[in-house]
Amino acid sequence: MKRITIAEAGRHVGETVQIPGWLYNLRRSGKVIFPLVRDGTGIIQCVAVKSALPEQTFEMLRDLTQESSLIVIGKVRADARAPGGYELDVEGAELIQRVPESDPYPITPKEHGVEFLMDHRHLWIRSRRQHAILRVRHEVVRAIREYLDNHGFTLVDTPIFTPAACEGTTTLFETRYFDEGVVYLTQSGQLYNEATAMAFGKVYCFGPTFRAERSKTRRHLTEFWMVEPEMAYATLEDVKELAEDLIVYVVGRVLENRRQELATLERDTSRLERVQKPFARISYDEAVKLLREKGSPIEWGGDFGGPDETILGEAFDRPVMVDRFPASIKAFYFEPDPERPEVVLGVDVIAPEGYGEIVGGGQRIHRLELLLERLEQHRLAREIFDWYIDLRKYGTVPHSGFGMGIERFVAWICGVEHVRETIAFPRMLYRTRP
RNA sequence: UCCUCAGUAGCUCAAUGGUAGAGCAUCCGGCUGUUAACCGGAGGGUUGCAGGUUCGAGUCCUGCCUGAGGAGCCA
Repeated sequence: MKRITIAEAGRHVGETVQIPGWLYNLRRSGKVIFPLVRDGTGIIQCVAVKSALPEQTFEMLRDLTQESSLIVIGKVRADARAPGGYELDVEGAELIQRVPESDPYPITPKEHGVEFLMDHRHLWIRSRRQHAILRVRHEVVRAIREYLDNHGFTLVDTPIFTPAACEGTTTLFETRYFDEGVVYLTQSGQLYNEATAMAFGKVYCFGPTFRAERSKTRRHLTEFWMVEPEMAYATLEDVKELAEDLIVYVVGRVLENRRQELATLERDTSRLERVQKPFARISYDEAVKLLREKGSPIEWGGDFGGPDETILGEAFDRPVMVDRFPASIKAFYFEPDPERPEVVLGVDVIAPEGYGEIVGGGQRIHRLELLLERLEQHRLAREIFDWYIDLRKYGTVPHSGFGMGIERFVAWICGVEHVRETIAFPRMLYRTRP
């Protein structure tokens, strides 16, 4: 007898098969019971009729508790009444483990609060909605890698332990490192990307990053994943095109391959269909003007706050790219605009519908003298950056790149309120468990 | 660090300063097409903690703890 997954059920109509899984829910109606079995690939409604089964099997199924593990055996049948399109007429079942009723599965098919669900995150990820979000995340990650791999980028991952900050030290997690004293958990692979880009041309790193910010909002985690492409011989304009092309591609792949999950999430996909080239492109100056017209108190020279990003995002029907920020609000490594030295060649991509900044990047300083000047201005110790300075001594070229935050991106695609739902085990200001 | 809101049954929530209650979950019973099934019944409480006001506090006051949303900072 063939063992199949629920996703494959459609190819086995009329066959008797085994499906190993867990009891998602159970409805009873006297002599007919309807166990809903999930297996990670989907959920299938089974139909167990008393007269067609040994008494022991029927009673075992009838009294089965939520999330008990079992292997159901039965014949696959197409049925218009079934949510997935297929049902399984039960012919037998093997119980693997019965969840005791004295300690029932805590997550019921009813409503629960945030704290309770987060405490049970290890179980919550079995639920339909959470499951759908994490499948979309997987698709997003796969599409990003597919895109970059197909466009000549080499994956060169960068270290997690780092001796120094990319941007200020206040937001770094410290950790003890043998006899070296304190090292930090990376907040970006960018500086290393600049080295690997000079070795490989076009590179990216993809991994977790850490920010010790005491932020407690729906857009923040202390540990989040970022993909960071970096290109040698590339300018701000090249980076804007790459970001635009990548985002359009990834959104397209999710729409293509994860329709069902987006439906489960009740995502308005028409908003995603509109994510096509070209994105709106405005300068920081124009953004400030627009924000002030819409009532923001922002002054030229200030950074966007959360509400500002929301206003900007909602002003356009697709992501908007904002470039040329005041040098004073950006990190030390941004290349100044040759025509306006007070602004730098940086760009942020802001997602629509209030999801905020999903991409940040730009052109890096490539001239040695300017880099040394900037390090000094930012009071960054030259010794720590010796290897980074070397990159400007040995064949320096204009180069550019960006970072894209995976959780914010996935939150936007899924239309979920909080980034904590877009990673299996979120790390936040006041939560490191489970 | 600051601001706002909230903590009552395993969960989600009710309860004018006057006998702590419902739905779900659990248990018992009923139902041959249920769709967060439904119907009948049962058990289940240190009302976050410590004080205070009051004849009487889940409710009002003070402090603390925990959680949520936000600000700053950021992807």
